[in-house]
Amino acid sequence: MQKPSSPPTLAEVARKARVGTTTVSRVINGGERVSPRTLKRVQAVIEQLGYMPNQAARILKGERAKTIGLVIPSIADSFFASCAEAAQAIARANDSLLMVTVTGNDPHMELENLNHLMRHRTDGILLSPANSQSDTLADFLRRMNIPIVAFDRPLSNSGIPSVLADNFNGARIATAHLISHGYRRILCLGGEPTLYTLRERLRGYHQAMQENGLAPLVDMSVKDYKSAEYAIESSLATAQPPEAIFTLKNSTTIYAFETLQKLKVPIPRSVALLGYDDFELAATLRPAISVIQQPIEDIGRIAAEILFENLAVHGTPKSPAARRPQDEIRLETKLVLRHSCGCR
Amino acid sequence: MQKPSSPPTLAEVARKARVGTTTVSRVINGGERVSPRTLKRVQAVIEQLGYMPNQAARILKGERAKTIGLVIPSIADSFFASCAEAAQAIARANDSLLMVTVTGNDPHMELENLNHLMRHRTDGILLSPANSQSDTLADFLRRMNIPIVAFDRPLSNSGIPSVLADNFNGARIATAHLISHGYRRILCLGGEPTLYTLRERLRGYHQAMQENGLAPLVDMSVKDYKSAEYAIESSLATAQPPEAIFTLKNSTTIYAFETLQKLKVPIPRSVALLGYDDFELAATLRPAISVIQQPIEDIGRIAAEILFENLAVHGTPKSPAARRPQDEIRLETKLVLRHSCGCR
DNA sequence: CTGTTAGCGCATTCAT
DNA sequence: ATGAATGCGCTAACAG
Repeated sequence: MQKPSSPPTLAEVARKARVGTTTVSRVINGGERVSPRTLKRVQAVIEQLGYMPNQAARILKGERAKTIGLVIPSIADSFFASCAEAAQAIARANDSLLMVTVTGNDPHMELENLNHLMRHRTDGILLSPANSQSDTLADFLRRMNIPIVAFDRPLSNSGIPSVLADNFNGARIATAHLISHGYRRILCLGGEPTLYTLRERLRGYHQAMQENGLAPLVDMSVKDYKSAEYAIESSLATAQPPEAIFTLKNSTTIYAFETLQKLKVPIPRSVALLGYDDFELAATLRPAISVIQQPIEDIGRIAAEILFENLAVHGTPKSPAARRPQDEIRLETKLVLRHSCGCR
Repeated sequence: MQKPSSPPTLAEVARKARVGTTTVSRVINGGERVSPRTLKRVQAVIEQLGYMPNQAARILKGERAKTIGLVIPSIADSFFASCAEAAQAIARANDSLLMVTVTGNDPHMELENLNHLMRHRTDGILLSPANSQSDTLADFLRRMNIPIVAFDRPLSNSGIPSVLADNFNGARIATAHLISHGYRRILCLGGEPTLYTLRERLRGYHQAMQENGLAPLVDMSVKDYKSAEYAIESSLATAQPPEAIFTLKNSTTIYAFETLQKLKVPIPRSVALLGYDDFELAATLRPAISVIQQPIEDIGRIAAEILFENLAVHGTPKSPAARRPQDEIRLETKLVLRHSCGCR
């Protein structure tokens, strides 16, 4: 034997089966135009040798790579983990592998990751952009010339389709609900005001407050537990302490809950709490936390589905032009009423 | 222009820079043996054309694919998500992409995933086997002839190195701790007894009970909240109800907590609770849940590090033989005492 | 320092 | 129904 360490090639199969390489190629691609006899024989050799087509060679021949890239801030974050799981399922259904890269919301890393994916000639990319306004990114993506779908966060002026939750409306509804409880001083708590989702939610909060003639009360300085605790303590110490807190994201909600629990401030009697984004134990905590719930799996799934749709037309000789009903799909969020907001 | 849609090739760069392909190749591979003048010129053209080497062609030439595969039961599971994040970081540090596939603990899917990864000529694989005893899997992996590292769960009789938490000892310590509180009837609650980790933990529980001359009390029928509730209610209704519950995994711990909370059984006064595996809000629940904590990120990180070490020697002409200090790395777990076990 | 050339494994004309 | 030959993009001999 020559190279026992490297996988068998199509040519080896052909030789061993005493046929031409073309025939073997036909066999592994559906077995059309091959006589039943040779078909069986070739398949036997394939089985025996444990032959597996070399995808790299296929790519070089101009076929699809059968991989898609997923570019996200973090895998450990449960939101993106769920998106990734959904995307993986769709990729799998389309006979493709999912390549996952993480950016940590760093535009530089993001570019590097995209570059890396392009070198591997990925068929398409699912992206949650670190910066929704970046023209650099938009330009770069345009140059890539492959189907891309943004999710959770859009990419402005890019022509790239996006799948989003309706952050604005979710936050508006949430705030309106708190107002309907009679609270007037509602503190909006969050961090990372550069992120699209957070800005949208903040906008929704402002909208609801304004609609009801209430003065907004915002603190976007929350980065970790410490800063949350500080923000809440400061706020509580004012002459006009908040009657309710609306937290803009998962971790902030938890920090707020922990702080109030530590300060022995009864929820919702002294201060009500409502958070954007649900989390596993929200219903188990006492009181159970009311939240805005987003269709997380849907976001990942739909984004991946759109990507593969675009992939299909991408390969078509003359793309059927107007196959893009919507450039921005906005998924509805749901207000989940538990007890922390004051509901019974 | 010919094909404005396909990425520029090395040859195009060469033509435009008026040099041979070899020179361009040298430039993109470090720029050795190229005069500063031509180097600059070629780099300029590369920049201008936005040239990116085609990894598929490199693979075909016999180079490393610069991808590693991660085969796990689920991405949404926080344990595996953290492992994935750690593995991604190491892959990235080694200039490689991470391909993630999920098995749902289904051996069939697992095989398919591995096959798929092999077609793409992945350099190596990180695997959390669905079945630690599977000879089919072990044989298959041997045939693949690429570096593989198992993590969280080993693969018996496979010669494949593994990175594990010390499940047995963790569970033993945990049980011993409950015993030290004076509890004698300790219910061990769990599910999926086919999984290596769960079996090991169960073994640790038995060991501790036996060491102390106590009769084991086990229910491995927990699959979801309903079954957990049923198991606990039944157990509580006996003549000799348990004084403490030791749960074998995350979700079971939460189900148990919820059930006890719903039944208004005071923890730990009536029944103490201690769970294997920590979770985000364990310290926030009231009472705070005592748990066994495993070094999750370490498991993923070390597994990936070992994989790349093996990758390095794999490419070496004559592998330095004995570069494998341990075939099984067992990481220590930690008992985190909060209040649910009876500690103050 | 630089260019020519020969494959890597496969799908694909184009013959037969 | 089958096969021989060509080329995808790149690296590595091997000249010069």
